[in-house]
Amino acid sequence: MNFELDAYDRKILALMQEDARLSYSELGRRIHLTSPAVAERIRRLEEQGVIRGYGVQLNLRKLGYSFEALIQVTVRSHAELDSWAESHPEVLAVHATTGTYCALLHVALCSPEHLQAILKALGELGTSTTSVVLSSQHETRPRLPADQIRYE
Amino acid sequence: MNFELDAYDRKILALMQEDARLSYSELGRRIHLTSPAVAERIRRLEEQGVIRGYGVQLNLRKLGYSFEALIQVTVRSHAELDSWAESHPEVLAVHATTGTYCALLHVALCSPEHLQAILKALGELGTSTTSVVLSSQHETRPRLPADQIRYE
DNA sequence: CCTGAAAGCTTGTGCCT
DNA sequence: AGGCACAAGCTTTCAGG
Repeated sequence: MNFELDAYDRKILALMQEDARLSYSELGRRIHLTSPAVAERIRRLEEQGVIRGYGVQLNLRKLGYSFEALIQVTVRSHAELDSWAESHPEVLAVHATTGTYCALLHVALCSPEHLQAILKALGELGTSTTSVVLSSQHETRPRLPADQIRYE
Repeated sequence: MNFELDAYDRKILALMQEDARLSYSELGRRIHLTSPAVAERIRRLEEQGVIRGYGVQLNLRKLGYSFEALIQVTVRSHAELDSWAESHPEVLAVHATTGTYCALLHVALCSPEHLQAILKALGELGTSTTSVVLSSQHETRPRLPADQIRYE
């Protein structure tokens, strides 16, 4: 593994996690580097695959979703589940897991009827257990490199 | 609720979800609007809270994390769990939920020892059930407004 | 990694529909 | 109200050191 993040790379990543639209010049100003130096480092981080892309954090409520649910599913066929999820943009994530269940789905919902429709569709594929999300934290918090973490 | 996303707003959001660093000019070019018009729309979307921020999508593997886990927890005190999660950056999300468990934790791990340390810490707060994530999908896919979704 | 210059981007004002 | 055009000031992106 070639990842060798120095202090500058870590600062750049930290700043971009809080605001990915900061200009190279602004990033440079904050860490005392010129903009070409910052641009070159970011180009390298993208090329190495450390940076996978840049996204916008949307407010799901403002998009018309009133709540979220986590659905544990046991299915006959992962392929069937994948293709179902593929065509349903309200599926925020599908995690295939070890354990009692095959997968955990994270979905955004606009109404109880919407949830009911989804559970009905999942019923065709296997069995499910649903939990409604009351609150979420840290979903968009900055992520540190593992070597920054001390596990006591 | 004042959100009234027209076709231009939806196109801007769709493009920015795939690459939040596109310039206003480039966005304008792709949707046939001038850059001041795009800038004004984005400013409004930010002000309305539709756009909460811009983030960088990082490759956890390249940051030194080799796997992820989903941990269902039942705790005596949510406050205790929150303050523990607060000081642990490897916690990617904490979802408080209805159902059999109090919360679901999504964590990034660098080793089995790391997971063990986390489970030990959680053991002080309550009980937990762990599933290792085998694969994840759609975590960074574009999110459509709810009115774009037809639930059959 | 820095400087410096050319090309391109952002952002303000003013006008038009 | 919202978009367009233009211009001043920044930013990006090269080159060369």
